[in-house]
Amino acid sequence: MTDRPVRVRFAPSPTGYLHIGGARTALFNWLFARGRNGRFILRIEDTDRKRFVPDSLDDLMSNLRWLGLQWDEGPEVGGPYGPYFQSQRLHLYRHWAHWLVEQGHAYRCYCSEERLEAVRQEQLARGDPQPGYDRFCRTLTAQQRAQHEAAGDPCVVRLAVPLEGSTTFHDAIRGDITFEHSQLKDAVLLKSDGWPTYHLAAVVDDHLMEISHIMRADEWLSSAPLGVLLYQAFGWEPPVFAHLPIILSPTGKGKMSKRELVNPDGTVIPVLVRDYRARGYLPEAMFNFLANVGWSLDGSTEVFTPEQAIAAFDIAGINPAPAALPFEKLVWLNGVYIRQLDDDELYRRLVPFVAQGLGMSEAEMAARPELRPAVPLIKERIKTLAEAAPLLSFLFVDGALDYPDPTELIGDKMTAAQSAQALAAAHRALADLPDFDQAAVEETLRSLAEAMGLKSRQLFGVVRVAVTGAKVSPPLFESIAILGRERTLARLQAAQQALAPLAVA
RNA sequence: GCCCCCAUCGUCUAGAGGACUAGGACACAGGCCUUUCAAGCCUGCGACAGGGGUUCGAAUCCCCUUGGGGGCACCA
Repeated sequence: MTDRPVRVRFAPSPTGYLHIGGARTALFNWLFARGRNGRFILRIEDTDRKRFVPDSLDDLMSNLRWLGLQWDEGPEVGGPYGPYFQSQRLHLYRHWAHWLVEQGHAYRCYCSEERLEAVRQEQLARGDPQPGYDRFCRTLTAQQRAQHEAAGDPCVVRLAVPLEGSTTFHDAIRGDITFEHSQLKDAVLLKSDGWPTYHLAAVVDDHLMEISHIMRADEWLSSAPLGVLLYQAFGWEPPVFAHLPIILSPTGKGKMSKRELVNPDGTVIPVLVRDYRARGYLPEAMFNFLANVGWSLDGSTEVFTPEQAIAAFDIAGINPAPAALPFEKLVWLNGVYIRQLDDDELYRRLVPFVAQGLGMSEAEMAARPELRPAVPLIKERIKTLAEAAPLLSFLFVDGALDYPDPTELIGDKMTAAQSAQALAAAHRALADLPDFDQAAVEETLRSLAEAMGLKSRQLFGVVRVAVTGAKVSPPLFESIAILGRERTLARLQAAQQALAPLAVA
């Protein structure tokens, strides 16, 4: 069974946007396929018509591609095993469900929702340790069945789980796992509307699509024996199973929710890939990060390329223990990847984020001269693309600035009057500089500090707040050079005026 | 409640009986560099859940306990 060509699938249902856990599952499947000369298949399990979310399919595909996880077969690319939407394969499930009934491996169940509910309530009240369908219809007589059929009663098809014995299957990550049949339920295979449930659809498709390895989330482990029983009933060779550890909430306590998580300190940890994307995480960082949850390249290399991951990936190397999402590590990694980008590339990626952050259109931003030269200034100061806008907003304000808190303009161990004098002196010194570039500005301000008997940090601090409006900013001289003489002088002057009332007192 | 899975620093992990005074990374703390903040470099803090076995020897194997997680739908 292991010498089959490698064909793996990611099979999401279009009931929600791509979750970070789903992305990790897709990533592992992709890595395995790429490393084994295999095929990575995207199959859409759209058999739940009630929970269908219309734009989720686009989100799934868009974000999978964003992460670089292009599929070899599936929606929009086709393939020899299609269709890849379960909603277009209904006839197959019906055929095989009926086949199972004929073979005696499944049976028709005419129980109403009401009876099922009543049974459930009764079991609950009794404290039944194993609540579930009581197999009422499994023992219907031929006559009773005929009556139901004649009456046109709606029915579902249920798997007739063997009453005794047990099923053991091998999990490539966890080893042999055994379930007693007495613990299993006669699961519904075909719903009364004629649509299949996951159990049937997945097995039929995995077999027909010649899937060699099933790598899916841990939550499927409990129902895996049902799948194995189905393979046996069909007489089909089951694929290799590998149940991936689930991802826990970043606190390490409890599972990862389906909605974003807000920490006590106010930090928001997204769970949807689209949110990470929107918040300025790089796909290459995301890829690297996800590959490191539940698996590691070699135990010590934290930053690696997809090629390295492909070469080293191995199912047996997956850690079976559930893992908390190490969100802080992603933030760090994203910074690493941002610093690795060359300036032109970072600029390209920054444009939409800075534009959005400052309320401009991308076209407007692209037309501004300030952003490109500022890129090397902020490169090692941002951890996400979204952090650039607040850092650079001072470059996109015309003319002077407002100083809501003028005391910020007072330098370290200086009075307001001294600070105002320093600003005036800086203004004079910079006003008639022949070349207003970084080197000239720095040279000028350094000598000015010396001439005024100020420590460079004192003078630069005052000028920094005056020019950028903040105590923390990108490097001063480069920032001033990008700002230009006119705006710099205007701000130096405005800052003096803001300081004036304080200087008097 | 029942079934199944899991268990190394706060977190992500390396470790598949001796190479472990348990390695790497993030975070945190301190230092260096320095025009702020970063980045970078150095140092530090910090774990084999507990108890029984097996063995000359256990983080590694077995059992129990505890803890965490998943499942028990005409959802996937």
